[in-house]
Amino acid sequence: MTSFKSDFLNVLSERGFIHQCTDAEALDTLASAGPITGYIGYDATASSLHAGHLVQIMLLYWLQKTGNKPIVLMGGGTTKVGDPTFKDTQRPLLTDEQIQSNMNGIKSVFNSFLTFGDGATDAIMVNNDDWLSGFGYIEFLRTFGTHFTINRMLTFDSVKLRLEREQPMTFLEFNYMLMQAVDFRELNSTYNCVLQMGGSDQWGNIVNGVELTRRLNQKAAFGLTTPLLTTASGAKMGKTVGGAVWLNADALSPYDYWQYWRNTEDADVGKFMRLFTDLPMDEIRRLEALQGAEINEAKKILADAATRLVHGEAAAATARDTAQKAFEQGVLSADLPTVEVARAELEAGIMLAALTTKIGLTQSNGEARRLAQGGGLRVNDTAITDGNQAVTLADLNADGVIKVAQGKKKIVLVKPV
RNA sequence: GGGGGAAUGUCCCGAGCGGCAAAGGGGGCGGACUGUAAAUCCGCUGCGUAAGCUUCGCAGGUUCGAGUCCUGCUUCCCCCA
Repeated sequence: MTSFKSDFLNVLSERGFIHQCTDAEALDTLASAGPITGYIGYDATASSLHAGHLVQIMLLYWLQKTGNKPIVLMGGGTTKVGDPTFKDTQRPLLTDEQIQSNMNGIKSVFNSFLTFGDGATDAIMVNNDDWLSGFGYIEFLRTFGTHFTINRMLTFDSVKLRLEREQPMTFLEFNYMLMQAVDFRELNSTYNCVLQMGGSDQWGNIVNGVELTRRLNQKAAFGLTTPLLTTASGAKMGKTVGGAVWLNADALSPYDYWQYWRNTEDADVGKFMRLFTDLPMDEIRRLEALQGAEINEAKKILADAATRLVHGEAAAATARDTAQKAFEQGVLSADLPTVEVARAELEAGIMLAALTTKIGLTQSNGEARRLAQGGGLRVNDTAITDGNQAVTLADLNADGVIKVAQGKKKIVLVKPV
C-alpha cells in the first residue's frame, strides 16, 4: 500500500485519497505503463458544487498532473432520475431547465483545476444525457437489464439501508445504479476510459459499472473511492455558517471561502493540506508539525493554497490581505463584503435590526434583536445591545462606511449611495 | 379488498390530561475563555417596536377554548387476504 509504481497512485496514497480500490495492483501496473483515462460523474442537483465535492475534483486534478486524462461527466441524464444512495427519501425531481441551468453553473469550476483540450492528457467534459436519453425502454432492458440480478442489487447498501429503514424506494430510483454502470461502459467504449472514481458512498454504484464494463467490453476496468470526510470533531465537511461552502464565486465569495479554510481545526490542518492543496509533501509535513499558536501560520497557508486553486492567485492574495487587516491589525479593508444602502434611508435613520436584516446578516428583525441582546452585534466595533437603536449617517467612519459585525467573524461594510 | 398505526415548531430527532407559542435533545447562531482552533461554561433559536399575528399532513366540525375530541381526504408503515 505504501509504494506504487505509478506516480498517480503514489500521490493519491500519500495524500490520503484512497479508501477502496477494486484492484490497486493491476491499476498501478496499467497506470505506470502509460497514460490512462479516468472519470468522475457529477449530478446537476445544485447550481454550484461545494467543498464536499472538492476531494473528487482533486482526484481529477492529480490524475491529470501525473500525466493522465480526466473526463468530467456531467450527469444531465442521471439527474433526471436522482441518485437514491444513502438518502431516506426521494428528492424532488428537477425539470430539464433546472438541470441545464445547474450544469452551466457547475461547469465553470473545472476550468480552475483542469486543462481542457484535444491533447492526449487534456481533460474533456461529456454529458450522459447524450446517450442515456437515447435508449428505448425495451432496448435498455434487453441490453443491460440482463446483466443485473435483483438479488444482487438488493444487497447493495444504497438499496438495503433504505429498505431496512422501511422507507420507500421507487422503481425509478432503483434504476439509478444501472444508468451509472452504463455510463462507465459507454466511456470505456468511446474513450477507452478504465477508471471511475468517487466518494466512498459511491462504491456500490462504481463496482456495478466496473463489472458491466468488463462483461460487455471484455476490458479491464477499475474503481477507486475516497474516504468519507469529516472534521476532527466529527462534523460533515463543507457545511458552515450560511450553508454549504460553495465553490462558485457568485455563491460564496473568495473572502468567505478563504475564511472557511482559515478556521480549520488544528487537528485537521495536515489532512486538509494533503487533500485540498497542491503543496509539496515536505512542506505539509513541516507545517502540520507546528504547535500552539504557530499553527495559525499553517492555516493561512492552507487557506491561501486552497483558495488559489479555486479562485486564482489574485483572489487568494486579496482575501488573505483583507482578513489580515481585519483580524490582525484591526484595520478595515475596502475588500470586505460591502453592501450599498440608500443614503436617504440612513439620513432618516434606520433601525439596527432592520439594517442587519436588510444586508443579510440576520434573517428577521426579531433574530437581530435577540442577537444584539446577547452582545452579538457591533457597529463600528461597539457592541449595541438594543436592536431598536437607529443607525444614521452620523455613524459613518472616516472612510465613509459603517462597519457592521455579527459576532467576530462576519463583517459587512455599509456604504451609502 | 379488510384491520391496525404514523404524520408536531418550515434543519433533524422527539414529548405533548382540551387552556400551548407547545417539554427535551441534536444541529445552528451569539457571549465568556483562547490562537479567527478544540474542549468547557452561559444565552438565543416562529413573525411583529408593540397591541398582536401565524404554527402541529390537508379540509371541515364539536367547544368559551383543539396539536390534543369527531368526520372526510392525502401520504407513509405494519398485519391479514
